[in-house]
Amino acid sequence: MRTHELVLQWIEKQLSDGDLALGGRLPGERAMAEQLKVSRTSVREAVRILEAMGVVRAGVGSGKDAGTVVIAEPGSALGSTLRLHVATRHLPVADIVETRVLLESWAAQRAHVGVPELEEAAELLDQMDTAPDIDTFLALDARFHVALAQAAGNAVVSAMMASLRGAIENYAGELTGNLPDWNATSARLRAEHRAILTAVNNHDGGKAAELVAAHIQGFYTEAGVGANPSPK
Amino acid sequence: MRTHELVLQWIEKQLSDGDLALGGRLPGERAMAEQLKVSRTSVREAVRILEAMGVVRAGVGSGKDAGTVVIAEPGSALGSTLRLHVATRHLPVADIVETRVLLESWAAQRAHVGVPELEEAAELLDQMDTAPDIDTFLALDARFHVALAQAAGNAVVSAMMASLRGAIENYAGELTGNLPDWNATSARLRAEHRAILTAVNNHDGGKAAELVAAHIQGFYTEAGVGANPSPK
DNA sequence: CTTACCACTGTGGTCTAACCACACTGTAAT
DNA sequence: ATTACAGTGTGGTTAGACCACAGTGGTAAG
Repeated sequence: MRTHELVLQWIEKQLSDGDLALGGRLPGERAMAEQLKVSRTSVREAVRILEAMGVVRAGVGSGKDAGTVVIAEPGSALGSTLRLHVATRHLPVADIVETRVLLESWAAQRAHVGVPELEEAAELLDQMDTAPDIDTFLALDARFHVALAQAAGNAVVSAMMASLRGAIENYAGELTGNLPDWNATSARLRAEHRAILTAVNNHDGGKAAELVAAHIQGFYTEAGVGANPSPK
Repeated sequence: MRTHELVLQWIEKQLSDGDLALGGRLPGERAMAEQLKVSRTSVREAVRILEAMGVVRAGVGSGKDAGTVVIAEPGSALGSTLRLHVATRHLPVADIVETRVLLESWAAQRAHVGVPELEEAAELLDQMDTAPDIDTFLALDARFHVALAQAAGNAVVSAMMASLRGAIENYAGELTGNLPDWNATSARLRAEHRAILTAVNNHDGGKAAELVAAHIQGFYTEAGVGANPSPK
């Protein structure tokens, strides 16, 4: 077993034993190296991996942002991993989109009416009506979809859904510029969003799921992803 | 931007530009360091991350297993990430199981009849009938479920499904020892497997999906996961 | 000529020791 | 009381060395 894997194992044990919890701080790299009888290099390799997994965040200096602290951001980590695999041509963009439709449809169907996430989603829709540019609109759109997925109460589905979107963010971002009429597209998307949210709040999960599926598939089809999955 | 991220960016560009493909070799660590004007340490940190993502595999010595080569194993990489997040208590085991049911049901419903994966699945079932011990049985079981998921033809769903199973492998493995009557459970699981495969081959996707959902949920319920998601 | 041995080479794996930038903390000078 | 600044501990980066490993190829023994 390689040395950095030993460090990883030790840290994972700290986590599963509860000795290290969310928000907790790892010992300093030098201290950990001495304690585990390994070099700081190996400790750092392990920390890098945990950082890439979204389990930990490293900060220099001193104070609240300093040190290596335990976080929980599986979404961005999974997204980076998927993006790299898309780059190797092993994961087709079409499969990403299809999976996203699957997860978000499920989430829309099972969304719990009345949870705070749905209120946040409604506010986001209002903000999208007055978004000054495309980038702002897309950022709000992302948060809306995440909020909707979170309303189903399954952290794994939420994380995966967010990672799928993140993995192909570049593609979607580039292709929006090629749309014939952004204003028309924007208006349609906003209307679809409201219809989805209404269906959810009316406890019509089936309809909400159908609308979400059509919404996502429609956007990517119009943007050309799936039909033309050629890389940049 | 940190130095190792620069290296990551460079490698990702090589991948998306097609200059580096699956099975290809990265330059040696020393060569890359010199080329990018960074230290070998930073190159190694980047390689570690890619390795954790299942994008490359590093091997010492010389010959075919040596050097850092591009692979495509998102399943095990995502599985490790999820396992760590389960350890931080951020991802409940119940959510993992629920997501696995969702993905595998979908895959069973959309499985393409006649693909090689289904033939492999059938062979695996025969081997499971004569499995000498529980570990062998579970290994074959894992391969059966993966083969079934692959029959749907969506690489993302296959990878995620495999990773979900891998993330909670330890839990399932420990709990099988606590089952009241393994022989009875094994017989039931094998019968359910054959029923699922039959439904798929009969083009009855709906029934296959139902059977898969009941199969997975039943196993974890019997093993106590979900009802008692306490860590080891 | 065949065979066995062994130095050579290039790979990743590990370690040490040093220096840097950073951000806060305490103290001393004003 | 305010300001300035040295001190301290954090992660970030680098250079250089040595190790184990696995093929390669030359060389000596048979």
